[in-house]
Amino acid sequence: MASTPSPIRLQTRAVVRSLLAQTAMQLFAEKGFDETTVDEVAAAAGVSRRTLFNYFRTKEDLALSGLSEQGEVIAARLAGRPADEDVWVSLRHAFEVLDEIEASPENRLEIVSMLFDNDSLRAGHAEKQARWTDLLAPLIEPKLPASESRGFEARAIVGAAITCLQAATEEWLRLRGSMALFDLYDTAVAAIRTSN
Amino acid sequence: MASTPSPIRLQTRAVVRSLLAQTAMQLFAEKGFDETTVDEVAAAAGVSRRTLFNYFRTKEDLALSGLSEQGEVIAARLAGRPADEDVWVSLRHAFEVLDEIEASPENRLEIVSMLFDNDSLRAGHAEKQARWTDLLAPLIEPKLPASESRGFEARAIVGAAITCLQAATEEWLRLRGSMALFDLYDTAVAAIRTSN
DNA sequence: CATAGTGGTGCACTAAGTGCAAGTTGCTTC
DNA sequence: GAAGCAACTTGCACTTAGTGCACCACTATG
Repeated sequence: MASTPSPIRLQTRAVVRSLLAQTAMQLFAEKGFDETTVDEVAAAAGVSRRTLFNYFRTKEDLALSGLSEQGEVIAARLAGRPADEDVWVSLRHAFEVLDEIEASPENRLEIVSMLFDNDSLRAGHAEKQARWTDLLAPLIEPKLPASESRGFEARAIVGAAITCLQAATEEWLRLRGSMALFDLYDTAVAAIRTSN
Repeated sequence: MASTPSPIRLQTRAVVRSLLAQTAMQLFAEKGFDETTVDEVAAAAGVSRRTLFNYFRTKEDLALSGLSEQGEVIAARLAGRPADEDVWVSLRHAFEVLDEIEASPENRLEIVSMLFDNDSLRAGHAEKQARWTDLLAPLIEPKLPASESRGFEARAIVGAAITCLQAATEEWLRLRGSMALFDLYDTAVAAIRTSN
């Protein structure tokens, strides 16, 4: 059954998946998300509509699948930070991998615009980023002082940090990329953590 | 044209809208969101499917329309807080109206469960709450020290506060309501605002 | 060469959402 | 009170997302 999906199978599957996502993003960037049908994506990728839905649960996933992987990369980076480092500093360093893995910075603005243009897409984007909390909170929880509610506190902190990242992204988009994303992020964090 | 939609028209429209949302929530609570079709809601409300879509843009809106109104109530309360009050204190007081307007606390758990059960519904819920930022940030901006980025800082703070509320709601749900929502909220705010 | 398992595909179907072209209702104005 | 106007309602046809199912093609293994 689902015992050993075979390592080679998994790999080809991952490659196809990535190819499909790439094709989709291409079309979304050209024509816009709403104006692109799933059939068009399937046709452009040379695959049947049905097969496409074998790789992605929804059309939205085609545009947002990258976010889950980004979350894992951030988590990996976070796990490598020194144990006694301040949680906010650790999170900031972990987030910075985004600058490294983000494909071609030139069309980054275009992609982010697309993501924020559509209501349900923006919601899905925020939700996927919020899901990063599930990956990151367990990693910073041990850094917090012992307490019965430490797990919850960890989730609150990670959630707030992600919110700062989102606010920064929104502002970065509004300024059309004229300010560095992480400068905005720092401003946001300072704003919420400084009294008055 | 859209000059004077007539006050009486607006009022009946609001009543019908509220009635439809109520009917929908009833069915959603009984059978679940995904298992309820828009046609069923329309039929139960004694109205045509097409008319229902005249009142609500999407099925999701049927479940989430209340959130926009809640945002306005919170904004109204926030506007009434003293000008020199600490922003976090003001926000906390403003959020507290949720305890007042929330219909029947007994099925509140049921409703929140329903909202968090469905992926896109949860995303839509979070997004709608995030939109509260647009209403609340302008009200707290004047309370912040002058700065070129004051508007952005206000958005970050409000966003973080909303995130705390969401984290608290999530935890409240996990504990099946055994702890007061606002005690959890306070814990979350303390966690993000206290060094280490 | 037979066979079993796996992935791709076509087909038919449900359900959300939209555009349009009616019909209905109720209010204004003469 | 009648004519007319504007907004509300509705049915219908259509597009698109998403799913269940059955069948086909390929491949690895005995």
